[in-house]
Amino acid sequence: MTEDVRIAEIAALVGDPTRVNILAALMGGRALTASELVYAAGVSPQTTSGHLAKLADGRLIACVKQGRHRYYRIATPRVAEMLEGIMAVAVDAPARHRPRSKLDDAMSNARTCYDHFAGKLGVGLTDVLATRGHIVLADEGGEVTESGAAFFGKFGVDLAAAHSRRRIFCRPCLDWTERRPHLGGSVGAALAQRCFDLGWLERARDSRALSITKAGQRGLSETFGLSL
Amino acid sequence: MTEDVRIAEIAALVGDPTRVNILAALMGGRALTASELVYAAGVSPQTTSGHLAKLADGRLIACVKQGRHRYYRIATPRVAEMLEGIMAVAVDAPARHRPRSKLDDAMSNARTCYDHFAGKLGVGLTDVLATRGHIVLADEGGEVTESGAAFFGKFGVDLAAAHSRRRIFCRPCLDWTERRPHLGGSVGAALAQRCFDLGWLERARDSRALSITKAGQRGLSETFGLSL
DNA sequence: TTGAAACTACGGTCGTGGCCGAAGCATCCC
DNA sequence: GGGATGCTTCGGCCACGACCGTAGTTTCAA
Repeated sequence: MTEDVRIAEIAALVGDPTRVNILAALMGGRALTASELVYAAGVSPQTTSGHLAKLADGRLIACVKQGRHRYYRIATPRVAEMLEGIMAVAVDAPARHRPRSKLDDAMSNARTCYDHFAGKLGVGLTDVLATRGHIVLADEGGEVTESGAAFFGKFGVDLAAAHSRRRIFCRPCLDWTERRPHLGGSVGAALAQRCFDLGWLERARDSRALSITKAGQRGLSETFGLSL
Repeated sequence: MTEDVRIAEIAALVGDPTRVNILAALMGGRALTASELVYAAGVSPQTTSGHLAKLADGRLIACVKQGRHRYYRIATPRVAEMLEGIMAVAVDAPARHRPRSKLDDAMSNARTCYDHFAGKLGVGLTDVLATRGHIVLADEGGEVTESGAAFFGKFGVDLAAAHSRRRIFCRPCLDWTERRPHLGGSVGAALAQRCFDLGWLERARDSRALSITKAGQRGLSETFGLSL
């Protein structure tokens, strides 16, 4: 059963704390240079380089050269989903000895999760959309309703571009700070992109955290009734 | 970031070929004794016992004592989903040196994938249901249509029991032999259960493979137009 | 009570792999 | 060209963990 070996290889790649640091940083959705990842990994440049080579060899991350920089990113959405799946299991495992690390407020407030929003922002948006009947979420999937399609259209999110099919599904993604699902998948990605385009949010320099701009404060309040 | 460590712990548990053998065996959906898992693992009883203890400690598997036997099973559906996610990544990684192991025909023909069908049977059923408009599948999710709900009802699958909500979603699960999605989630599980109840399929003794009974041949042909 | 089966705990061996220091390419800037 | 920056390769050290042999505990049957 040689498939099993391949599965173990993939899992073993994720099974190292240093590499998880790297992958977690890349789950911010941006491509990062090796130097930036050295910081995220918390080990020497040589060691980081070795880890990056392993991850790239296993096709978990991809690399593009640009001048003397090398930008690394999560290879495919499927890899991102796999990581989300592992996180979901890691989160709902009982306390053990997790001293509830007080990760900074910005991070738990708003951050990116590969290509969509997470944290209080992500969960808040999802709640509002569900309450207003724009989306329907269940454990295994979700769907954008007719009113939702209209709303997204008016908001400037082009769902048709993301989906050639008639029905628009969306994937719930378990939030590891809020421990509740938030909107993921292509719909979540499109929504996030639109918010960036509107200038409502800005990425922090060395973190997955997001800062909400003045325009964002106003926009989120007016459009979604959210104040963060 | 102590969450990262927990993620690495989980992944590291899956990152050992022997433990993958064990988990893969348990992905058949049945609870198995330690002895049976010794066979699946391919190592000594002592070593297997150690692995089982680690997996149980990490909450990936659960154990119930019954007489002098200990039955192990996948702990939660979420763990099963995580494993499916890892498999999906392992599968779509390019060839490398995978000598296309000719796993026995029975296995690729019909097998269980945690709680639903996979292999030619799983993919075939899914195709038929989709073609007839009983389900709609997309990359990120799926849904049972009205005609589908009627069909399942007539077939004896009680979808209402599985879902209190109005809409019935279903999860596509990437098949690692067929490399195409098959019907997973609660709908897939309910469908599989009904087929077992009808006596259409029987589990093999020491494998995830399924054998199709005479009644199953007839039933699958009449109801779904499938001949395997 | 004796024996067998199922399973686990302990102790020791050994290989894999993470880590860093030193050194080597590649690219950019002055 | 010279030097700095970005990143990788090489070599050696060390620890973690997978493995098995031996031995122990629990459960069942006779």
